[in-house]
Amino acid sequence: MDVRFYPSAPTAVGSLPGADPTCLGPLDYYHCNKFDGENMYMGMNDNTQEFLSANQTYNGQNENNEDYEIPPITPPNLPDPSLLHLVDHETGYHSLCHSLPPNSLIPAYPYQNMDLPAIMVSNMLSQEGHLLSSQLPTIQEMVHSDATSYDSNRQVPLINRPGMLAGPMSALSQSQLISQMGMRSGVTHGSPSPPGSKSATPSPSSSTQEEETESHFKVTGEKRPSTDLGKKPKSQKKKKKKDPNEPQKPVSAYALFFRDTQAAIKGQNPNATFGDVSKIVASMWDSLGEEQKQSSADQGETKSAQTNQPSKMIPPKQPMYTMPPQASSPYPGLGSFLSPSDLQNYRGHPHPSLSRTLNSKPMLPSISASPPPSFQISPPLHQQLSLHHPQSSILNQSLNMQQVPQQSILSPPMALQVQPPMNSSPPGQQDFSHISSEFPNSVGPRSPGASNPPGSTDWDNDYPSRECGINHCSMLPRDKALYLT
DNA sequence: GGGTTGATTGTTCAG
DNA sequence: CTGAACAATCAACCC
Repeated sequence: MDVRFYPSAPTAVGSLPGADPTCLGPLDYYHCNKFDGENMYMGMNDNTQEFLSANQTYNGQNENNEDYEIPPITPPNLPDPSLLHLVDHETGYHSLCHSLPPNSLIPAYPYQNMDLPAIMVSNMLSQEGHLLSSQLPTIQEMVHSDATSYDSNRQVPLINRPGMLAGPMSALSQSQLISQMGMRSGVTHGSPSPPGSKSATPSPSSSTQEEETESHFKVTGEKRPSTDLGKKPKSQKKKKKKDPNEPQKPVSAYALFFRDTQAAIKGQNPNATFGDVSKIVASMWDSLGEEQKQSSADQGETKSAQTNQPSKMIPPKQPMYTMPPQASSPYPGLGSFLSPSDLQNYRGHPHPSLSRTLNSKPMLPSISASPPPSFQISPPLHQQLSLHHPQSSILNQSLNMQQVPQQSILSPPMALQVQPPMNSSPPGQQDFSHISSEFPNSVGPRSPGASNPPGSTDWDNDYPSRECGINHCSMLPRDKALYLT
């Protein structure tokens, strides 16, 4: 899928053909777009171009009506504070309404986190590749969810620091969760080439053909550029080629754990190589207790059983993230793995093997360039979460944070669970001022929006006055997520 | 040796 | 000839 800008939209982007009528402005990525089933068209006008140009997030051909790659399409990351005005004054990019933290921390956001929108896009496609403009509300929710991940990212420690684990793990992007859901719910429904399911179509699965191929390799000597390396024997032992009907062996607990964890790690660090992920997972695995490992295995079996059942609407994985992690509970996945005690452990006394792994090599750019600790906590999120899980750790909150949007997608009734706070109190700044008071140090000073004095609830005041104020957003099915921001 | 995932590379085949 | 589909391999680690 391509993402294209409407170049130089002369007027309101919302007037773009097919654009969401709720499009609020040139930077309203989440409304001002259109998806025709193949391409994602993003509203763009001169301001947007200016912004993009300033950030060099694309190949700098903004003057041409050319297609641009997806990566550039990200929430405005304005490394240069001088560009903040684009966010503050354009109002086009409604951070408050559209998934961006009210304290306008976006500009300070490190680059590596800017890939989330891209993930979002891929998520759109992950839904069986179906994406209709009519699904925008859902998409917007997803976007919102990603925004939550942004916050969690900020609140997350660096991966190369003692508390690193809380980062990648707690910052599981919701998109990643969705991705996993897809992976599980469909029994590799999207997977083009599941080992066993290799649709017996061209199925070379027959051993004869296999042998043919093998012999071909041997004769021609071409193929498998792996070449030399003395790996030959390896290819020969390739004789295997399991019988498609052969009952699959139970996957090892570690494999299951790997499957679950790698997705999270990858979600947080898309650039992580398999080796990196594997090491991290191994370290995590080491840190797991026997009980947790066993639990992982059990759950894996359960999941496996579930995935074997056709047409499961609810992803088996969901429980892992929807159930409030408890230290006493067996490993239910990442949540349990990163139990409060674990987190404490990592922060105070990083697991030897883990720290070894993490320090043994320069971690991925995206990891090492994680947000500074000063951006760790986004007050509203923290507050919102603490309301419902007062005793849960930040990590758990992060996990819950992720689960909220997930639930909102899967089960609206469940999503409502997070609404009471909003319903129980009048909308407006009251809630947020309360939040601000509880997080005196995490709002004002952190905000790159230098215009906001420290501790100022400017964003509170500003919120309702925005084009996309609460009144507006509350009309959308994202009001829940709105509260999150 | 088999399992985890995803990228890469090469081959095959259809249009 | 081109592109899609498929298959194999590799990475690090655990069982």
